[in-house]
Amino acid sequence: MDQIPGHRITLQDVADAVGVSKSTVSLVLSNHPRISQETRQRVLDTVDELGYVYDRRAASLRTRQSFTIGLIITDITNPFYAELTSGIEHTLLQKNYIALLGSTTDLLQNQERFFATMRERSADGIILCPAPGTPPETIQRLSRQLPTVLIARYLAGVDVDYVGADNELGARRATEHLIERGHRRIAFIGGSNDSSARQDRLRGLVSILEKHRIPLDESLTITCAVTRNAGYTAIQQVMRSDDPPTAALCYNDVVAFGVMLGLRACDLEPGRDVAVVGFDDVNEASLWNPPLSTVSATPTEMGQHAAALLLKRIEAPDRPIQQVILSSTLVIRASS
Amino acid sequence: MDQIPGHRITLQDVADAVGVSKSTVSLVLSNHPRISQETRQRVLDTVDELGYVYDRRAASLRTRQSFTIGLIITDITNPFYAELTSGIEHTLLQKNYIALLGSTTDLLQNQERFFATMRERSADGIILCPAPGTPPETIQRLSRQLPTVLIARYLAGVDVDYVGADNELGARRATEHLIERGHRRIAFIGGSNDSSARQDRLRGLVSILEKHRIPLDESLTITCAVTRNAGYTAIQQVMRSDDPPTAALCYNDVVAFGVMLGLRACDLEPGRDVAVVGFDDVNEASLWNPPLSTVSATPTEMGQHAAALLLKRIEAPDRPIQQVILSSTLVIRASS
DNA sequence: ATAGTTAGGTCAATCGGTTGAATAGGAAGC
DNA sequence: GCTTCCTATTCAACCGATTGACCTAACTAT
Repeated sequence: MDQIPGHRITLQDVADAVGVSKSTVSLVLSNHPRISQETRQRVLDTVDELGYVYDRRAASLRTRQSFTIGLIITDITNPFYAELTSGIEHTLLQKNYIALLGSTTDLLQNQERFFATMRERSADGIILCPAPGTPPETIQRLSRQLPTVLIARYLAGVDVDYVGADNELGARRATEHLIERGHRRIAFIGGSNDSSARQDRLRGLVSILEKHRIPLDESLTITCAVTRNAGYTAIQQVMRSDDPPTAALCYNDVVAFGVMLGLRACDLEPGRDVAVVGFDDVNEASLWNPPLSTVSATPTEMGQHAAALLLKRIEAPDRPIQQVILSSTLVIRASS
Repeated sequence: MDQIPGHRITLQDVADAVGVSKSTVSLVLSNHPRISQETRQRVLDTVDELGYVYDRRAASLRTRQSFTIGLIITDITNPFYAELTSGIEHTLLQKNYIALLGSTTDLLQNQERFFATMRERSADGIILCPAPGTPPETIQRLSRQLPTVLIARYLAGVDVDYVGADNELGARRATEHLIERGHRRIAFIGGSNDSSARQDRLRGLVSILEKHRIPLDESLTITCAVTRNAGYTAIQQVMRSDDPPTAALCYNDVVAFGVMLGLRACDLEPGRDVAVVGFDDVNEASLWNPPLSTVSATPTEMGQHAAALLLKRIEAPDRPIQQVILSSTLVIRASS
C-alpha cells in the first residue's frame, strides 16, 4: 500500500485504474450530478483503494480558493489571543477552512512580513489584530487585495469589517462600579497609546469621572507594555507617589495580574487596600487570588464572530462592511 | 496601482513589461547567477512597480515544497501548548516557514481530519502532539508519507523523531523533594492513562517511593481530564478520604492550579497544609498564590527544538531518527 | 580561420487539478 | 427516416510557477 517514493497518486492514476478520463474523476469528487451512479461508485472505490489524496494546491491554482486563511495576532501566549484563536479555529473547522498562524509581537515589521506570506500562499482572507502604529492606508490597501477582518482593535477611518468588544461601555460600567464602592482616585494602567482598545477604555473611564464631577488626574494614567511584568512595575511606581490611587482600572487582565502582584510587593492587599479591575475575563481571571473583577470580553465568541464574518466576506466580497460590537459586561469578583 | 480585479500579476506580466521571457524573471527571483546585473535590476524594478506577488502555491506545485508545516496539538488555550507554539513559530519564521494550526482537543477524529487537511494542503511536514489512544501504526504510516516530529508525547514502538522532556527524571526530582520535606503520602493527580507523559511521570514517582520503601497506595493515583476544573474536583474527592495525602504531585500545572483552588475550597492552604507540585512551569506558575513549585519543561525551548528537527528532517528525509530529551529541573516555590 | 567556451537567455514540458465546450450514443418527437 | 434533445463522458485549455535542454552571439585559444 506504500507509494512509490516520489510519485504522488493523482487524478490521472485513479482515472486510468477505473478506465475513465480524469475529468470524470474530478467531477465525481466535486459531486457533480451528471455522473452515473455506477461510475461514481467505481471511482470512489478506486480512490480508496489507491489511497488517493486530493491536492488542494493544484485545485486552488485553478479555482482561486485555498480554504486557508491567515490569522495574524499579537502573541499566542497571551490567553486572550489563545482563546480568540480557539474560537476562530472552531468556526473554521466546520467549514473546512484552516488557519495559517502568525504572531507579530506587535512589531510592524513582522506584521508586514506576515501580510506578504499570506498573500504568497494565497490565503482566502485575513483575520488581523493590527499592531499599534499600523498606518490606516496599509490596512485599506490590504483589504482591497484580500478579504480582511479586524479583530479586537480597529483603525479609525478604515472601511473594513471589524469584530470587537464595546470597550467604552465596559470601562463605564467598571468605573461606575468603582465609584459606587467609594473610590475617587482611579488609576488607568497599561496599554500603548495608539491602540484603539485603550483609547476606548480610557474614554469610558473619563466620561464617568466627568459625570460624577470627579477631577481628572493625568498622573494616574499610565501607559506600559501589555505584560505582567510591566503592570507589576507600573503599579509600584504610582503607589509610591504622594497621592496614590485607591483603585486601578487595568488595560487588560494580564496587566491586572501584574498589578495585583505589584501591590503585594508593596504590602498592599488587592481587593482590600486597593481595588483592581481588568479587561477580557480570560479563564484565569476567576482563579486568581483574589479572583479578579474584570470586564468580560468573551474572546472565544469574538473569534467565532470574526471567522464567520470573514467567511461571509469571502463568499460575497461586495457585501456591505459590517462591524460586530460585542457588549461588555462587568464581572464583579473579590478584587474590587 | 490597484489591480484589475480578477487578474493577478504573474511572472509573465513582469516578463512582458521588461521585454524578457518569464524564465528570466523566475531566475532573477530565485537569485540564479546566470542573469546579468543589468537585466536583474530591470526585472526587480518592474516587480516593484507592478506590485507582483509571488505565487507560492504555483511554485510549490512544481517544486514540491510549500514552506508550510502542520502543527497539530491538543488545545491552544492551554498555556503549555501556547508556549510550545510560540517557540515553534519563532524558529519557523527565521526559515521562512509558517504553520497551519490544528487543535484536536485530544479527539482522534479531529486528529485524523487534520492529518488529511495537512496532506491535502501539501504541508512539508507535521509537528504532532498525538492524542491519547492514537494507534502507533497511524503514526508510523503518517511518518512515511510526511516528515513528522512528535512533541511532548511519544508512542512506544514508533520510529519517529521526538522532542520531549525527561518526565521520569522530573518526577523523581519532585518526589525526592517532597520526601525530604517529610511527605510520605503523595497523591498523583490528573492525566489520561495512555499518555506517555503521564506514564513516565508516574513511573518516576513510584521509583522514588520504592527507593525509600514507602508503600504505594493505589487510591492516591487519580486520572482526570487535564483541566483546572478536573483538578479542582479530583483533589477534593481524595482529601475527603479516610487517609488523605499530605502532598500532591500533579500531572501538569493546569491541573495543579485546579488542585490549589480545590484545596482552598476544603479550607486547606496549599503550601502550608498540603504541598502541591506541578509540571511544565508555564508562565503563570510563578505568579500564583502561592507560587507553584513545578518541574520545568521549558515548552518554548521544546518547540524550537521540534521545529528545528522537523526542518532538518525535511531537508534530509533519510537522516537517522533523532530523539531530543530536554532535561527537567525542579523549580521550588512556596507551594511545597 | 576553426573549433571550443562562455555568458546570458529562451523554450517547452511539467506539476495536478478544473471546467466550458465538444462529442457519442440513445431515446423521443414528428 | 430525420431532426432534436438528453445523458454521460471526454477534450483541451488553463491556473502560475520551475527547470533541463537548447540556442546564439561574442570571445578565446590554437
